[in-house]
Amino acid sequence: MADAGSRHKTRANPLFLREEKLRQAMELLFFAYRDFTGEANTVLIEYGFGHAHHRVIYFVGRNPGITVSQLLGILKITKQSLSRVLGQLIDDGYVVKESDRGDRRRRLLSLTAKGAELLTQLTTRQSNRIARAYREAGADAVEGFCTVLRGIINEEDRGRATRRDSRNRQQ
Amino acid sequence: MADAGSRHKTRANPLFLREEKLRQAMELLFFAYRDFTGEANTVLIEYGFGHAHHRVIYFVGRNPGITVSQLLGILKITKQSLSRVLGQLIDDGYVVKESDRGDRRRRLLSLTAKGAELLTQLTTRQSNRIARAYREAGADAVEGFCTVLRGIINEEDRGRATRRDSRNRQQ
DNA sequence: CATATATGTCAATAATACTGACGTAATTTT
DNA sequence: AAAATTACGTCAGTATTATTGACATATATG
Repeated sequence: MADAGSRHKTRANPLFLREEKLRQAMELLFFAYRDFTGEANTVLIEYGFGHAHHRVIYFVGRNPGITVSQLLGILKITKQSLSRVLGQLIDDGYVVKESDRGDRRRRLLSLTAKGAELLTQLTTRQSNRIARAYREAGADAVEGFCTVLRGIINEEDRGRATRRDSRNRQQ
Repeated sequence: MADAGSRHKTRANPLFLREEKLRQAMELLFFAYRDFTGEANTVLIEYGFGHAHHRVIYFVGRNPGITVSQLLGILKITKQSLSRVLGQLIDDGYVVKESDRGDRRRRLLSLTAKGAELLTQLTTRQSNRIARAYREAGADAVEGFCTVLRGIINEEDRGRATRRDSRNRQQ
C-alpha cells in the first residue's frame, strides 16, 4: 500500500495524492467554518438572535451606508428572508435605515451605538480565534491562507474582502 | 487620518492594521464558504436533497464504517436532526446501515455504489474549485492555507482532517 | 442484577430559507 | 409626459434544518 504510487516516483503528486489533498481542503474548510461560527453562539443566544442576525450586523457594520440590495447581493438570500431578520434588528434598535438623499428609492443601513457594541461582542471571540491561528502559523502562512481563500471565492466578490477604499462604490 | 498610526512607525503592525487583517480573514472565510458550498446546489436540487444530506454523504463516504454517534460528533447536531436526513438517504438507497459485529449496539454506516456515485457528482465541482485556487496560489500558499485553517479548528478535531490512518479509531 | 451506552422515535417548536404574487415610490428611458 | 425600470416592502404558503424534552429498546459492562 505504501508503494501504490511508485510508478510515478519521480513525477510529483500522483492523482490519488492530489485528490487526497483536495478532500483534506474541503474538510478543513468545513471544520474551520463550523468552529469559527460556533464561537459566536453564546453571545447570540444571550441576545436572542441567530446566525442570520450576526451576518447582517457584521456586513452592515463593515459597510455603513450599504443599501438593502447590496446587502442581499452579499448574503445571497432573498429579500423576504432578509426582511424578518433586518426588521427585528431595526425594531430592537441595532440597525437604522434612512433614505438616500441622492436616490430616495434606496435605504441606507448602518449600526446604532447599540449595534456597534453588539458587533464588538460578537467579533471579539472570533477575532481571537483567528488571531491565535495567525500567530501560531506565521506571516507567510497567513499570506498563503488569504491567497487560497481568495482563489476559492467567485471572481466577482474577490475584491469585497480586500479593497476597503471602494466603500459605497460596490456594484 | 492617514497618519493615525505613525507613533508606531517602526513597530510592525499597529493595532488597527492587525484588526483589519483579522476582519479580512473573517470575510474571506465567509465568502469562500458561501461559494464553496453554493457550488453543490445544482446537483443537490436534481436529487431533491439539501446541504444536510451532502454533509452526511460526504462524511460517511470519507469514513466508511463510521458509527452514528461519531457522525453526530462531526456534524455537531442532535440525533433527531440527523435522523430525518439519514433516514431519507437510507430509504433512497444511498447509505447502508449494518450492526457492528463486535458491539451490536453500534450501527456502521457506509455508502452504496449509488451513494458513492452521488458523492462523486457532488464533490467534482467543489474539487475543481479548490484545485483551481491551489494551482493559482502555488504550493507554499497551499501549505499556509492548511496550517491556518487547522489552527482555527478546535484542537480536538484538528486531527480529523489529516490523519487518514486512524480510520475507525476516532474518539 | 444494576448501570451505562448506542440508537431510535414521538411530539412540539424555532430559525432560516424559498417561491410567487402584488404594491408603491422614485428614477430613468423613450 | 408616458412608459419602463429600479429599489424596496409585504402577504401568503411552504421547505429545510435545527432545537428541546421525553421515552423506549437493545446491548454491553461492572
